[in-house]
Amino acid sequence: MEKPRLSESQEDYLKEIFKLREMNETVSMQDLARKLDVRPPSVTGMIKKLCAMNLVEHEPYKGVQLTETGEKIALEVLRHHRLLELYLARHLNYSWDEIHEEAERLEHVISEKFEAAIADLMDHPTHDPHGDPIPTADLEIPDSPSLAPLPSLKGTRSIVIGRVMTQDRDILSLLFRLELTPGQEIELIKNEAAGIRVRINGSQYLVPHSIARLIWCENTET
Amino acid sequence: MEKPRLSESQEDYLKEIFKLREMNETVSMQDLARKLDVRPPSVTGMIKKLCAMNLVEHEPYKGVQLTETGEKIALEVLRHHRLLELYLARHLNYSWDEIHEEAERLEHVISEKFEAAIADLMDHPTHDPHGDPIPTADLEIPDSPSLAPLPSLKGTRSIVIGRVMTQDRDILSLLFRLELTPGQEIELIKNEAAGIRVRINGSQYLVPHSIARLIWCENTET
DNA sequence: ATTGAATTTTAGGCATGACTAATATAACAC
DNA sequence: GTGTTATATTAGTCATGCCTAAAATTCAAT
Ligand SMILES: [Mn+2]
Ligand SMILES: [Mn+2]
Ligand SMILES: [Mn+2]
Ligand SMILES: [Mn+2]
Repeated sequence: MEKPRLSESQEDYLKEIFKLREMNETVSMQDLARKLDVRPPSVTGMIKKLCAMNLVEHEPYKGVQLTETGEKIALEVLRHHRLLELYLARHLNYSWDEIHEEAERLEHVISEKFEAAIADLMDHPTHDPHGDPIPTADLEIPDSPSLAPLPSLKGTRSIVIGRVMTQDRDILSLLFRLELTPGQEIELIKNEAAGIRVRINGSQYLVPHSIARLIWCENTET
Repeated sequence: MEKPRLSESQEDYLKEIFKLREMNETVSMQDLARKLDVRPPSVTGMIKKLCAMNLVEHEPYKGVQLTETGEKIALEVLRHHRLLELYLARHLNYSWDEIHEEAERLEHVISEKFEAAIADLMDHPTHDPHGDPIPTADLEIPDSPSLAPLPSLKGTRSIVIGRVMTQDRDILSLLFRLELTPGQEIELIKNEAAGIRVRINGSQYLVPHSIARLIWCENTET
C-alpha cells in the first residue's frame, strides 16, 4: 500500500463529495460538476480514477460515495480548510468573507506540522468562523448542537445562530453587516411571506427567505 | 498586457535564476537543471516559454538572464519565501531546518493580503532566519552588511555571522547545533588546512572547509 | 408502453510539464 | 586545426486534468 499523495484536484473532488453528502441524500455527477466548476465529462474521468484508487464508489445514475479511505482524506482536507479559516481570521486579521478563498488554496499545501502548529496555537477549536465543525486530529467530526434552518423555526422566541451554510463572499459580507453570525442571539418575530422578521441587538430586519434558509440555528425546544 | 498568473514551476524557474545569478556570473541551462532537479531538456523547453513571455533572455552557451519583468516576479516569490520562513520560525515554532521546505510550497499560494499580513505582524523584517535579505514590498533588495565567506577572512579576531548559504536540512541542523547562526559572534582562531578553528561561546571547534565556505560573515576591517 | 428530457459516458483534443534517446553545437586541450 | 568533451537542443512519449461534440442511457410523464 503506497501513499502517493493526491493532486489538489483529487483532494477537492473528495472534499466536495463529502460536503454534498452532508446535505443531499445522494451525490450526482452533475452536482459535482456544478460545485467544482468543471464540465460533466471531466467528472466522469476523475471519478473513474478515484474509483480505481478505491477512494470512491460509483453506481451510475445512483450516486457517488466515499469509501472509508476516501472519507479519511476528505476529512483531512476539511480539517486543514477549517483550521486555516479560523487561523486567518484570528491571527492574520482576515475578514469573514476573505478566509474561504485563501484557505481553499492553502489547504492542499500545508504539512501535518503546520496543521498541528495552528491547532495548538488556537487550543484545538471545534468550529470554524462559519460554524462548520472542524474534524479532530484523528478525523472524527466533533459534536455540534442540533441545528435547523431559520425558516423552519416556529413561534416567537430568542434563538442563537449556529452555522451559516454558504461560502459566497457577497452573502457572507452581507450577513456580517447584519450581525447574522454564529453565536449571535436573535429574536424571532414573525415568519412572513417575504421572509423572516427578526430583532438583533435592538434593530429589526426582514431577512429574505433566500438568505434565511442559509442560517441554521440552535434548535432549543420552546 | 495581461497578467495570466504563472505556474508554480515557472515561478520556481525565475526564482532559481535570480538566486544563481547572485552567486555565479552566468547561469547555464545545466545549473538550472541541477537546482530545480529536472533534466536539461525540460529546462530548454521551459526557458523557451519564459523567453516568449519576455521574462528571461537566453544566449545559448552564454547564459540565461532575467528581464525587468522577470526579475520583479522572482523578487515577489523570494519575498514570499523569506517572509514565510521567518513567520514559520517566529510564530509557529518551526525549527531552523524545517522552514525552507514548507515555505517552498506556500510561497506560490499565498495572496498579497497574506504577504502583507505577516509582514505587518513581524514589523517589516529585512532578513530571514538564514540571513537572506527579504525584498521590500516594492521589491527592492534591502541593504545588507557587506559579507565575506568565513575561509576568506584573515587574522585572529572577533566577527559576526551574517548569512548561511545553504538550504540543506542536514547542514542547517548541524550549524544550529554548533551555534553557527546569523547574529552569532565568533572568534576566529586560525585558518588551518582542514578547516577554520573558531571559538563560540567559550567552546572551540574546527569547522571543516566544506561547511565554513557556506558561512558568510560581516567583513569588519581590522 | 412510448416518448421526450435529463443525466452520463465516449471519443477525440489540447495545454502543461515532465521524461528518454539521439543529435547538434560550442568549448577546450593538444 | 583536430578531436574530445561538455553543453544544449530536438524528437518523440507520457500523465494530468481539463474541454467540446456526439452518443448512450436512464428517468419521468403521459
Ligand atoms: Mn481547494
Ligand atoms: Mn467554513
Ligand atoms: Mn517553490
Ligand atoms: Mn532563507
